[in-house]
Amino acid sequence: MTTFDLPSGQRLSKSEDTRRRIVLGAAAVLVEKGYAATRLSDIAATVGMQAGSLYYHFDSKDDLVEEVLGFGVRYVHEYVRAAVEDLPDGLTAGERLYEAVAAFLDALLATGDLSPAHLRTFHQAPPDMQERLRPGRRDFGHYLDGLISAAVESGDVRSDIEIPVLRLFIINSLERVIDWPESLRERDGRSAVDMMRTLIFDGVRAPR
Amino acid sequence: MTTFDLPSGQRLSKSEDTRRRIVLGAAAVLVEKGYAATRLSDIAATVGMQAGSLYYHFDSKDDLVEEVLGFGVRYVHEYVRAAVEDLPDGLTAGERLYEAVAAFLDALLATGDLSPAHLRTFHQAPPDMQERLRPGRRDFGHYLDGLISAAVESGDVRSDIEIPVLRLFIINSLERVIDWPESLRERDGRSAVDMMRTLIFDGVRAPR
DNA sequence: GTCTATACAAGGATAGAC
DNA sequence: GTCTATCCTTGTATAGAC
Repeated sequence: MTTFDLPSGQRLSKSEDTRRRIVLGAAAVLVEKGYAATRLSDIAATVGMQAGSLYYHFDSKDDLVEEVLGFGVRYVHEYVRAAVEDLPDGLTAGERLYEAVAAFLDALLATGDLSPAHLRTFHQAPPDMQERLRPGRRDFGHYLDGLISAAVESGDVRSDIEIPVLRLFIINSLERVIDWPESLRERDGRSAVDMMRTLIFDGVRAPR
Repeated sequence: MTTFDLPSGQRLSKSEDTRRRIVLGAAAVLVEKGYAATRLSDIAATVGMQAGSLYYHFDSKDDLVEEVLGFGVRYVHEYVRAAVEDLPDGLTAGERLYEAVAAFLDALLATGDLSPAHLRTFHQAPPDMQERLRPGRRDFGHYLDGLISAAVESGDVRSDIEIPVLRLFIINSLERVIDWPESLRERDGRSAVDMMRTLIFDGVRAPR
């Protein structure tokens, strides 16, 4: 069972707790089977319920799935924003981006199945659901764009490639880490965060 | 309609041609809907047929999907291998890897919907199908590992990160390019291949 | 080779008991 | 709040005509 603190961290009522357990169980099933193949009976089984009982908590399968998909992005976004805001003053824009990259990957890995569920399922979800989820994704992209362009202007990040390309490169390469085999997450005492920051900022070329 | 030369390039019989058109149509539907939500009637519609008629060409939905998923990987693998073999003698291992990266992305983009279909659908496919497809994926990974480790030994690629991590970083970041908006594929006269090679080899940090 | 018609199974959704 | 029972739709797969 995957758990992690809520951004706000308040205590949950019994009903909210059940709802939360359903969401986390649904995330696990979505990761494994994908959107359409995920049956309500599968989700119910992970929380020890019958399929029909889910309708007390959610109006429909889509209602539940949308909650799963929205949850992960919100959490990651909040986490990164908070981490960057907590940074001491006096850092360069490049250093701030460097820390944001670490926070982003930390947050992705901390969501358990939520981020993987989002990343694997988004494109399979009904178009109208995708539309409703888009703003949350877009907001985070814009936020990152701000950090990147500050780092370009300060001369820390290369200016010969446009911001949106830099952003996609950073986000995409970090998001794929969730599918790394467990054995690669920690090598020679170096964490995935450590290795990915090296690769994203300095590339695979041998330093001279 | 997406077309591209077969690795072998021979002419197709009428029946083989129909079969091919079904495969390409299926790829397009898979990209849009995902594995389980892809209906045989959708696929049939893209080729102007009725769902039942597909069974003349394929034994089952899975039989068809497996052909789609296997096709893309084989094509990409062959393409990269051929491109690297055609390289002139006397290149360094680093230069060979540099060319392989370009060939890989070229091939990915040349497959039309086949590679996207593979990448989006693989994890949703039934476990036994995944098992049968794994060797093809693994082979390509091993092949790339060879190019990478040669470049590490020649001192062109960094040695402080292990080969599998370097390989995943390279493959994953290139594979995500298929989802870039069309507008980013060509910026300031720089191609996606050009930009991605810069980012993979030298990172986002401003050169000094 | 492709069509139409149909059997058959699966799963989302609802109703009412407890 | 959760269960059981059931309705209803959808989609795979098959059979046989053309």
